[in-house]
Amino acid sequence: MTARAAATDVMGPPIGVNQRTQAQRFSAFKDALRERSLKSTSQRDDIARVFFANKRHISVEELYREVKQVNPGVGYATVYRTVRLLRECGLAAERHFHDGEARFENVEHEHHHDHLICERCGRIVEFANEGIERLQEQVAHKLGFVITRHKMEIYGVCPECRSGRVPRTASRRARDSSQT
Amino acid sequence: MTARAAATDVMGPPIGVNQRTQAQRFSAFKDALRERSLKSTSQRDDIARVFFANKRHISVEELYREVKQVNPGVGYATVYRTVRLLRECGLAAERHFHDGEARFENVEHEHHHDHLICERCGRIVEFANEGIERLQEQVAHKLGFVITRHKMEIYGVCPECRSGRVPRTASRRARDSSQT
DNA sequence: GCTATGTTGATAATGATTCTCATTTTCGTA
DNA sequence: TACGAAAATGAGAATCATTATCAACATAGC
Repeated sequence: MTARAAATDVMGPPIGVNQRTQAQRFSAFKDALRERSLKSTSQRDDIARVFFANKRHISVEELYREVKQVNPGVGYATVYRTVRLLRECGLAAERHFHDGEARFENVEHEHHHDHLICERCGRIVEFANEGIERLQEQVAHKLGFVITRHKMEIYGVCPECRSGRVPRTASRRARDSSQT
Repeated sequence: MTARAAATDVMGPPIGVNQRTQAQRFSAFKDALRERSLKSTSQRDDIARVFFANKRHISVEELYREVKQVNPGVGYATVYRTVRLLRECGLAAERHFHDGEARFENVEHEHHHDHLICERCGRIVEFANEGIERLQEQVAHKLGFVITRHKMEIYGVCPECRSGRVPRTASRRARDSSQT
């Protein structure tokens, strides 16, 4: 069950290798701005910093609220714009789970992964599984398709919710993910 | 490569066994109305008939336009309401692919399946794969989750688009699916 | 410091979907 | 077959997440 034995390891290789620190991601962001001749502003910096400091899978509204505490003048539109920027820089990944609003994932490593979502408490757990990826390739190949990307979400009930003790309240914080 | 050899058959069992005819689905719809003490109206009948006659994966707007040709008085809201009804009766399945609007799938059989979507022409192909399902179960189990449902979409380029000859124009008809 | 150019915040606009409500239909019953 | 309660309809308003608009305002290079 080491990271080596990926073929039979349902969890896949551990997520977390080759991570970039918050500071590294922040300076990658600044570099990206410079490269594109975009300007550095306090709003952008604050939004990016809050985003990088936050845990995974944050919605725009959540991010907006957190940024407000640091820099109350920031507008909604600017959060949207900056989040789009982060996406374009490869520092954020957009996800659409089954509840309307988009969530942005903090990209701190390069590993592809999918999601397991608790329908009770909203917790999001990430996983990677090479076997599934391989079968997807096979299916696509048989049908003559060349895969560009895929999306897989498993919905269910997490161990905490099943055991009766609700792990966190249904507040927006509850929707944050834990990492595998 | 028979329907039996599901474990190694990437396509899974053929979709199409135990199908219901259009007429059967229509009368199932009427039955469902009666069961719920809902009333039969010409609008509902027309919308349902058009929906059942149409091929798989139609959007509300497409359905609205087709219904208009049969019964020009029907309003947008009624199409939404009826489609919701069909969903509740298990005769339509709602899908959200990566283009904003929801599509409704004509449920004519009971087999679970996933989707392969061409990013060029929008074609949607269905497939089923037991191996993937099994691995999903394993992953969820390892993480202590009990699965309630899942969603898997593979995006890529279909054989026709890759071969250069565009199979259909980019019209809304192009988004209709072919069956495997 | 100055200026061209990019950025911001407030708000209007958008697109998909749902709600509201006055009017019309349906259907069990008399 | 006509009645009337209850449900359904259509038109448009409302909603929700997101994007566009635009005048006022910063930023970065000179």
